[in-house]
Amino acid sequence: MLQFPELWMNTISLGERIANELRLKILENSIKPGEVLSENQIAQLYGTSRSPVRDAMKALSNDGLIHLERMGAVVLGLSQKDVQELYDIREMIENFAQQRVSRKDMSTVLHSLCLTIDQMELAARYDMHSNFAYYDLTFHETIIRHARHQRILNLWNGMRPLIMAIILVTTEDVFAHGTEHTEWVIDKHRKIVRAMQTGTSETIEKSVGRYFDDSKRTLNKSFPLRIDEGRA
Amino acid sequence: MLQFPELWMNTISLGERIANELRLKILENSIKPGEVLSENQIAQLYGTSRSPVRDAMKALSNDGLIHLERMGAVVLGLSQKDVQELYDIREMIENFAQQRVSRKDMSTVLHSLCLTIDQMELAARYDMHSNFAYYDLTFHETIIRHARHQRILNLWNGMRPLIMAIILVTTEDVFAHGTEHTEWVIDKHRKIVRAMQTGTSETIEKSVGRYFDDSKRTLNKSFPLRIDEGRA
DNA sequence: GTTAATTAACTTGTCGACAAGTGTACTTGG
DNA sequence: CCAAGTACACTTGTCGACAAGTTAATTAAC
Repeated sequence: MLQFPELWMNTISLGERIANELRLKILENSIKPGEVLSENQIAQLYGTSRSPVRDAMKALSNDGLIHLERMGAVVLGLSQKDVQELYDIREMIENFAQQRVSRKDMSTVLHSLCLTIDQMELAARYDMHSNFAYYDLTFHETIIRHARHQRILNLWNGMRPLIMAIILVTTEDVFAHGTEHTEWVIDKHRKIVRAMQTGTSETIEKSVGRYFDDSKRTLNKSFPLRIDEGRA
Repeated sequence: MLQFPELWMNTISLGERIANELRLKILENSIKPGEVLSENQIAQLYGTSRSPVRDAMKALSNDGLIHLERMGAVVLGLSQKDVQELYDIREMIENFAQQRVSRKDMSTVLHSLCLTIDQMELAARYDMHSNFAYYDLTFHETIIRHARHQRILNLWNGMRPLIMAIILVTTEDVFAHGTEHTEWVIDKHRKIVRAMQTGTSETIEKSVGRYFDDSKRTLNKSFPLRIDEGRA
């Protein structure tokens, strides 16, 4: 069972910790769609009171992983379709961000991005999975930060924990497929940098589109088939 | 002082009610940027315990109206720039949604939209401000719902309360400018319908762009100047 | 007068408890 | 055997309390 890296737990809040744990469990199918979670149950499981659990449930509901009902929260899980949709949003956001960044001075951004990619290389060579995942996330977050658009950043922050968990899970599969796959992931990021450097609006849009199309394909392999039950 | 329509309060949760009230107060500048709110203070003000206030604070933080700090939540308010950014996102979302809707059978959607516009007409004629605002919101929500994209709908739901409050506030100004202004707003919606009917991808994109550009301009008039202090 | 230490009044995060409401299972009547 | 009513276990929303931590002010020392 995949554990959440203690290093990423900058958040001291118990609620966030519980949310992170539950997220992983749901993504790993350790908690299965259709199950019903109650606040008492989870609180007892983690040996806490209901207050932090309540926060965690809200977070998971915001992620779309569970649905809060009048009695109990039913687990929805993350179907392939859900991941596709989530990455539709990522594409939308990042396209927006890159367009905006490309209209400014990009020297510092590109510098940061290259550094981050090198960090990925390093993490890949030394088999540091969670570091690899972390710098992958950092890469995209850097772009979004530099767009200087508070509301876009807000959107990103809202889905950040979920994406974090997804990347964490899928990175395992990436490493399982050997060096050529990590190299392929790294190269995808280099391509983005290149597109930003030389890029007009259209080339950036295409570059982002390609990146996330590839990601979606990989994700479909990583995530086991799951029946997508119709949601309310 | 503008009150929140009791009719819209489908939500029975005390936390949501408090959030709605506070949102309006912040938007009306009755609670000013820079002020520091404490949970105890608000709880006492509304005669409740801290639990629902806590929820409300989280909601307001998600809206970007306040910033939760270690001690107290500092009020950020909504500057013109913030509104511009928020409507950037609306444009992004609705463009995405309309593109998707236009690739399907639109007959039922267009039917709903026309009905909603007629409701706006009616509300305008009878000076029912909050109804006018409500149907304005409904119009856009209808489009987004019919895009059948769970994650986009999620995004919309996340910003819905804030947009609701903004529309509520600005609608007052729309009515203050007389019939020609309400007619103008209604006509904007008709134009969207027309673009969707006849529209290719490009015409829809332009239509949406025009709509929100107009909205942004109007909003700038409605919202009084406010210093945009740099945010962390 | 200035600086450092201590106190005092706040703040949030977490906890356990209670009431109101919901669904289930069981009982009771046919 | 089946249906309607009832009781029970379990749920969430809300409450008040406490501890740990932070800020500001007051005091004390120099």
